This record gives sequence, structure tokens and C-alpha cells, in this order.
Amino acid sequence: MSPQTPRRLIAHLDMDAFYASVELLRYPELRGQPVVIGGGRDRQPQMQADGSRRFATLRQYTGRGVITTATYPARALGVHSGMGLMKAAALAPDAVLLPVDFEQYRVCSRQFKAAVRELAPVIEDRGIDEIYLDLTDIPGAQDGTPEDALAGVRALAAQLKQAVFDATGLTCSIGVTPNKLLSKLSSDLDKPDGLTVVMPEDIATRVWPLPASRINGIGPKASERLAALGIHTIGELAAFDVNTLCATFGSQYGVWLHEAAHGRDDRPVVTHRDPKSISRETTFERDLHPRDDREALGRIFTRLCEQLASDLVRKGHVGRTVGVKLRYDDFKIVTRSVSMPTATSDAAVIRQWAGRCLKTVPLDRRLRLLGVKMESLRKPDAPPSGTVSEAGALSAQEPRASWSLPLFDDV
DNA sequence: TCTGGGGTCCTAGGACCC
DNA sequence: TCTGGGGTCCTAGGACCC
Repeated sequence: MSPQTPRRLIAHLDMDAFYASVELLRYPELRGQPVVIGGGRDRQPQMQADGSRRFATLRQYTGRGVITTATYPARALGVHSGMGLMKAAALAPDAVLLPVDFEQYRVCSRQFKAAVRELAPVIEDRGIDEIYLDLTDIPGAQDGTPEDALAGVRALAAQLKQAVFDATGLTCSIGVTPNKLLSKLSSDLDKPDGLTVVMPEDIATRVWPLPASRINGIGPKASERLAALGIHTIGELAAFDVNTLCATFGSQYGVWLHEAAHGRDDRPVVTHRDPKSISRETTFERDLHPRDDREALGRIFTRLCEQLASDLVRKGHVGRTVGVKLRYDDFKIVTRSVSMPTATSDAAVIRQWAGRCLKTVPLDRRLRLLGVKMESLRKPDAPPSGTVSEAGALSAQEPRASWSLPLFDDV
């Protein structure tokens, strides 16, 4: 790298087993035990006569929930996030099962982000438990000899970890590298409570031996197709002919795979993003038939639209494209969407247009999930995007009277 | 033992306009 | 009569992430 090229210094900070760790703050007696978080509302720990708490275990669970997070002792038993709770119960029947408490996690999330912001103000939010930081302009982190600079970087990262712990009592893992891709990968190398610095000269030894699937953006499908090409590690991907990658994966993804494997990524740390869509969906306790369970489905549909509308209002958005999502009992998903003449956040209008979408979907088998989504979001007072004329304003109301919903209507 | 809920981005075909 | 490209919007599906 030439001296005039400004080398960026990017960190990825990832909270360790975040939801589970927040629960352990509240129930310290569970520390060291296998604990999983997931499922519904109704498994609050019960206080016993002797003042101790009684916790539900996975053994008693019945239902369709999945694990949101598991403590490290639970992970050692083979359970992990995304796994169905029934399956997890077979592997770890005595693990403690706690319900999710998003309110509390959001409180802790705000606390750790505020603590980090005091030291490093350029933050990109990546959800409730992780952030990217641009440390390039933090004084002291890149001064002096390469050895001094490295020491400075490590000291700053250690300071960030301490600030997070002081604010929340929780540990996190940090990766510091020249870009987001490498930092994301590096924060995972020494979990939990890790601090990993990877510079370009370390890529061959630290990154190339890892499985290709460790790259953020290479999921199960891409991994499988890479394996079919004989590519298993990031190093093998880096050495592979980029033209063959493009022929297999398309030019955009092919080039990206090649660049990623070489540790190259120039995406900036983005401190603010406007939401693109807002949605609500629910999986039923049992599969429902559009005909036999018409009334139940109608009520659920109406409630989803009302929840979506109130989310829009609360977040200060209106939207112009309404969509529905159905998952059948065979797990096949269909979606339908339609753009309205004007943007809205009105539950009744959303329900009418979403109902219109529903009428174009096959309703001949049981449903597992129903969802409603709004896209093309904007602020209510902003001028409408696109070319829709003012005359369209009336049309958003029009389906109210003229559309009937024979299958889902609960009246 | 069947797999939650909230998002983002990409692809691809057709409509429609210039 | 049979032919262009380019650009944008719309819709459906899918991969991926937290």
C-alpha cells in the first residue's frame, strides 16, 4: 500500500451470546449452566416457597419455537440459534428455557452503544447486538512505528471492551482490520471476550485456512455450490479462477467472492439508513385452512394489518407498496404485492389492499404463516416519489367499498 | 424433531416510455 | 412491416443476515 493511500481502521464489535448474557445478569444462579432463550411468553421462572426460582427446562417444551440464543455451555451440547426447540430438547432436555424479553435486550443494547459512542462516534448499527466502528480518525491509534500503531489499536479496542463491560456488565468480542468484511470475520476468531487485530499481511495465515462459509455473505447455498467446485476454504476461493466464479455465480457475485477471499472490501461505515420496509408476520400454533379456519384467519389478518399500521405511525412512515406473505404447510412461500396510488399508514386501507393481494394467491391447502409488509416508505409530509398524480389520492380509498374478501373476511 | 420474526439486497421478466 | 436500444417501474422469488 502506498504511503498516500489512507489505510482505514475498522472495528466490528459483537456482544457475546447477547440475549443469554442479559438473562444471566438477571438470574446469576444460571451462570455456567446450559440455558437457551426462545419460544413464547409463558415460561417465566416461578418463585418458590424457599425464595429460589424454578426454571422451565427444554424437556417440557411443546410447540414451534426456535432457539434465539444459547449460552456457551448449551452450545457445547450441540444446540444453536435457529434450531427448533423440540429438536434442542432431544439433545439437551435439562437445559433451562427462558422466554425472550426484547424490551430488556433493547435497554442493554442502547447502553453498550452509548458507551462505545463516547470513545468512537462513527458507528454503524447492525442490529441489536453488533456494530461497526470507523476508528481511522481516532487519535493515537495509528501513530509511530508499525509496532506502536498496533499497540495503539489494541489499547483502543481494549478500552472499548472495558467501556462496554462497565456500562452493561457484559463482554463482547472485537475484530479490528482495514475493512468491514475482515473485521466481521475477525471478531469471531477469539469469542467470547475476544480481541483480534488482522492486518493485510496476516490474511494468508489467519483468514485463508478458514471455511469459505465464514465470509459474511456466503450462506448454505453458496457454500454447497463452492464445495461442488472443490472449494472449501477461503484460501481455495482466493486461488480459484475469477472467470469460472463469474460463469458459475454471475459476474457480480463472482467478482465479489474473489475480492472477499482476498480480504478486499471498501464499503464505508454507514451511520444512518432509512428503512426500506416494515412488516409483521406470524406462525400459527397449528396450520390453518383457508376454508375451515376462515374466521380465525380473518381475525389474524386484520390484527397483522393493525400492528403494521401502528408500527408505521410510531416510526413516522407511510408506504405505497403493500404485500402479503403466506407459508403453506409444505413450507412453500408465496408473496404478492401491489403499489397503491398514494402512500398510507391507515390500517383499514392496508387491509383492503393486502386483501386484494390475498385474492390472487392459491388457497387450497393449509397455511402455516401469514404476513403483511409495507415497502416504498417515506415520511408522511414528503412529496410523493414517482409520477403519481394528485388525482390518485382518492383511489387509495376506493377499494374500501368495492372489494369484498370472501375467503378471509371475518364479518 | 420439522424449521421464528424482522430485515436487506439481487435477479429477472414484462410494461411502458423515449 | 418489422426493427433498435436505454431507462425506470412493478412484481415474484430467493439468498442471506441478525
